[in-house]
Amino acid sequence: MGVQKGSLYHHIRGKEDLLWEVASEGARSFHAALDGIPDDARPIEKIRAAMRGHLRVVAEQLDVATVFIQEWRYLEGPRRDEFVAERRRYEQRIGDLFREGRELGELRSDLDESAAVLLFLSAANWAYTWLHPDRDTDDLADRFCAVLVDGMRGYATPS
Amino acid sequence: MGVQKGSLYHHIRGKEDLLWEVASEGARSFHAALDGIPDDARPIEKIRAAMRGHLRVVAEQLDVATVFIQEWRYLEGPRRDEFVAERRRYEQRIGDLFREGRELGELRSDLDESAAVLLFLSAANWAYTWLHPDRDTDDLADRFCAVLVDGMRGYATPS
DNA sequence: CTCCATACCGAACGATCGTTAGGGTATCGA
DNA sequence: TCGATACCCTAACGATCGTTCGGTATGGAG
Repeated sequence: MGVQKGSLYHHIRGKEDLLWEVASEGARSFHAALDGIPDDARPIEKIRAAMRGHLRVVAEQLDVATVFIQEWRYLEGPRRDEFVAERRRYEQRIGDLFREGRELGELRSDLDESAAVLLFLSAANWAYTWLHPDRDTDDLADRFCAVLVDGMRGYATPS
Repeated sequence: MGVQKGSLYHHIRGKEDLLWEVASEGARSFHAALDGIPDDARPIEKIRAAMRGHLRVVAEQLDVATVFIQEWRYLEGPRRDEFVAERRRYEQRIGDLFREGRELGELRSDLDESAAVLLFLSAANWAYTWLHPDRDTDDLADRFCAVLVDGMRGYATPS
């Protein structure tokens, strides 16, 4: 922005405040993406929308997303605790989609839910390292979900 | 190791050399994990073994794995190029397992291979951020693969 | 015992970084 | 018109970091 470093201190109190604000904005963006999912959609559709939303935030706000996903570890004190809680809440909301999917019978009743959620979040979170901003992230999200939902095994499994 | 920082310079030429050596050791470890997969195993078994091997390296050599997965980005010059090639070769070897699985009919012929590989690598690479060293990584790998292979959709899909 | 290589220490240098202090200028309401 | 406020600059400080250099202990080879 063409501003000298010293000038920043009329707007912030210190470096930590910057990290905190960016991390908070990240939390807002990712939660907002989940808020945009229609309540009456079917579970698998919700999961797909969640992946779309997550990847879209990563692509459109790469710096903010990087802080939310990675750099938040350098937060300290009560703000770190608050962030961790907010982040856990996000993961919880993702997990809720899977639970709902199982309860409504769209997902297998014997699904390893925690493994599935971890898989979902891994794909979503790792994306910040390779996602190209001008890529079609919606399509990518759909392809991820297609593999996750339908699996990889051949229709005719040879014993 | 109780050694002063200046003393290091009798063993290395600079900070970059350290990064390079750790990154190289990471490459060796991850490739070695793939080398340990029996050639005559069935594709899905190979994929499972690959996930086991990857997670095991992450758990047992967390620092080395972190460099291989994340910090290699700070390499510069021809060594960076060499590392990127080695890393791409690793991803290629993972991809080969999936291609083999499709060709031998164990995986769906219409599988979105690149999405599947990316999903596999995302789960494997993101693990370094949360994996607890004393966890049973083999079991975790199996559960990941179970979801990936069999999918999440309920057996009876309600239209 | 001498000699030499190996390994480590302690102190210092230069660069960078986060921060503070002091001063300058434009804007706006009283 | 005046004063306050917002905004930005330059300069400097202290801390940290990567690196260099001279000195010192150890230990085996001749």
